[in-house]
Amino acid sequence: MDSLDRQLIDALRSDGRASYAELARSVGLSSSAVHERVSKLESSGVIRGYRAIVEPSAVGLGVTAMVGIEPGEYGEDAVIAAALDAMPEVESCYGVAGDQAFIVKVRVPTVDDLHLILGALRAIDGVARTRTTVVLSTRFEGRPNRLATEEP
Amino acid sequence: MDSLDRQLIDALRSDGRASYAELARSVGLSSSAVHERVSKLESSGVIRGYRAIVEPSAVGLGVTAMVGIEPGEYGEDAVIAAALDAMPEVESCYGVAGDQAFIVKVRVPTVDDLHLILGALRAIDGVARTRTTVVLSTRFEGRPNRLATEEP
DNA sequence: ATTGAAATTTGGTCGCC
DNA sequence: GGCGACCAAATTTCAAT
Repeated sequence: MDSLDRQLIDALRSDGRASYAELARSVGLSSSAVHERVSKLESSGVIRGYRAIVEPSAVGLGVTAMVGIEPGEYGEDAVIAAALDAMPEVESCYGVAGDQAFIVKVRVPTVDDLHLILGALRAIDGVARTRTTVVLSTRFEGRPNRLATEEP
Repeated sequence: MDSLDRQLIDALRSDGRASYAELARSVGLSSSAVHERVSKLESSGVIRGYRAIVEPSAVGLGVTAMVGIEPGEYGEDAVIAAALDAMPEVESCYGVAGDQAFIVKVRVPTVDDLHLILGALRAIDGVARTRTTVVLSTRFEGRPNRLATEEP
């Protein structure tokens, strides 16, 4: 994992569909060398995949909320995590320190759906309380941190 | 925006580097038809881009935290947001309802760096308090919700 | 590891349905 | 809108270094 790898990772984080030829031009290697390096980054698990970034409101997911999940005295985290995993409205799930076991991000079409989902979250076996924060605006999300230096 | 568009979006959310030929096979259209549809989804802003998903710990970002940003009585959200935007450690930033103006996700190499970043966040003009939740495990993150039905 | 060249597949455009 | 065909460009493999 050298500077070239970091440059390739940066480039693919900002444009996941960049061609090997483009990448090759930007780092100054041949396209086959780039291909080999990217393949290694993929198979070693550094690059876990590629995703299209979709505007949530354009696909009918206009309501976002952060929900803290507080387990009861005998709630088992693994059981709760499995239930969260089974809910497609839960887009992200983090196990956290503190009296909440998880923080999840949910996306739903409407506030009515949010209401329903919060009920479903509270109904998970082992969950004592939920603490919901409604997202009013997503300023930015999962943006590519620059890992390596770049010339303009 | 019909069922075919939703299928294409789903496919590109789970594999952002899928070729038009692959997409064409999976939805049962010609590759040129797929090309046209995807181009329209891109130019209309439904698909906002493509990103490589990188394992954070593999690029030296092993510590993640969620931080609530509580502004003071005269803190202006726009000013705070601009300061958050300028910090590369802040990967996501949500404006939220409640007494916290923002919830941000930060990623840093070490807990020492987290300590520094929390100081920097508190030092932002207009910020009164921060409330930090350390992420112990990322169960899943930004996973592709199935928007359309799929056959196995 | 990187190269350069070869074989295959894809991207992107066009006229036609 | 979608299709089939086209050609330029890209992916992918591989022997050589």
